[in-house]
Amino acid sequence: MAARSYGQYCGVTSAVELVGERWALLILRDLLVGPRRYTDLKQGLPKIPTNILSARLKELQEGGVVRRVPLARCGLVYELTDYGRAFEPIMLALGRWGFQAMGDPQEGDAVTPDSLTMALRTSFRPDRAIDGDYELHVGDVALRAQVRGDALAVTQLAPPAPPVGGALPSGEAEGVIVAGPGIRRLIGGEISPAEARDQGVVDLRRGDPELLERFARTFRIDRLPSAPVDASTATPTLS
Amino acid sequence: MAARSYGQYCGVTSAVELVGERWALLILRDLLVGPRRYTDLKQGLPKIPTNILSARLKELQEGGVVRRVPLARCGLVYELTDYGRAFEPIMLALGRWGFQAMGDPQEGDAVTPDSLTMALRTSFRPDRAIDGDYELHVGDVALRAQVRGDALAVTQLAPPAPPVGGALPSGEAEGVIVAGPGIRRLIGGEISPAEARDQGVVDLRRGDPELLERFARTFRIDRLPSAPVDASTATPTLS
DNA sequence: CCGGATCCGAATCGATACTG
DNA sequence: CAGTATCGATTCGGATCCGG
Repeated sequence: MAARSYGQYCGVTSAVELVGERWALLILRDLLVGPRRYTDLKQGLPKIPTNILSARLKELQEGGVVRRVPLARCGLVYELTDYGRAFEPIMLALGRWGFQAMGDPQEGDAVTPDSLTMALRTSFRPDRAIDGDYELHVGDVALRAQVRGDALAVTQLAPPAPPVGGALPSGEAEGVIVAGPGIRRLIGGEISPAEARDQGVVDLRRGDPELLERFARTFRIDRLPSAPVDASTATPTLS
Repeated sequence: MAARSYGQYCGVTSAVELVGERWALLILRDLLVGPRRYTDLKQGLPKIPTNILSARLKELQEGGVVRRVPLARCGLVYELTDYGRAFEPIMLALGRWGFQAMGDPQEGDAVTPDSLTMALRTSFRPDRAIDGDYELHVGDVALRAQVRGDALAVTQLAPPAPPVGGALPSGEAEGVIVAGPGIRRLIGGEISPAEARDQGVVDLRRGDPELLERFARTFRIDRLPSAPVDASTATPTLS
């Protein structure tokens, strides 16, 4: 039951047939954070119908992107194959590209632990990273981001259980950054760390004020030469 | 009339809402080759319903990805905005990733000038490119690929008119390579240039035999450590 | 609770016909 | 050339249900 074919013999087409169906890329996004159970995925994608989740997981398995792994004691998880993991750089680039088009959140938009984890990864700049150990809260999602050299490790805290097989970082982070969705403007470089604090976009709940500067330098998505028009304010596309 | 929302505030989600609908990425692929008229796109995507093409073009414009440009004398073309053009590296990576999963062509699969152009771009290796001037025929598509240093220029020959504004390369290519879909195995490194010739996968219609070696070195997509299983031969996904 | 399967109305897609 | 219009075929979304 292969996906509806586009009728072309081409690499892009193959890729789109593998992961281009509705919801598939978001499932992939979450699986790039780590193996997940069916229920985890459902929670991380609150609006996905369960039959679609089933169908996509089946298709992704048939495509060799995802593997179904029974767990030792109970249950099972879905995890990426090597081929699926090879999609990571594309996903990160996609996240950066899409970041440029993010407006303000719509009513009811969720920020999930996995989406925020990937957002940190997409905005992470190995080339200009400064070592640091941050605790970041957005909504009720809490993350620990540890930067050492050009490496980033993100751990999910509290509400959802820590990732399978992942060890909780010992000790405390250097500081706690509590933010709303406006943190997008900090990461996007629209406002400086100082402005972000003044405008209440972020709140440094604990730690040295300089920590925020480090954060803003380490996690940053530069605007394109010509940024897209925000769809909500775009001039109506008329013939 | 925004695309159906996934209900998440995240860069990947934004990207998918912009270009994740059916056919959108293939339209983008063709527009990355150059500005195209409605009819060009329809020809390059033989199986797209015209109402879908209209709808996607409208949505891509509203998303700031595509622009509609009236032509001087007659007609109009669609072209990418700067933001749309920023998608190019993602498209190339997607093509490389999907290339790994390409099996043999299904009956009725087409190879279009634009898809082959992008295939050449995805497989082009600036780091190991050797200068050359190739004429490549696959099916009834004819391309001229000129490699100078780490730059690649592809021109479409004959059947479809040359790209708008593009000048035809003067003089002749160093040789003519006539291939079938099996050229995938050459680019994928599954077979050597010599094997490709012996097996009739490619036919060097004119030029130095060494030209094929250069071609194979310059256009190459390495297999992943663990390549995906071909979907058609995969073990049925059983619980 | 976990991991789905089933059912059904709503929305989208695909194919073809038609038009300024 | 550049699209609309129409309409049946699919898919999606939302809810419910079910076996372990």
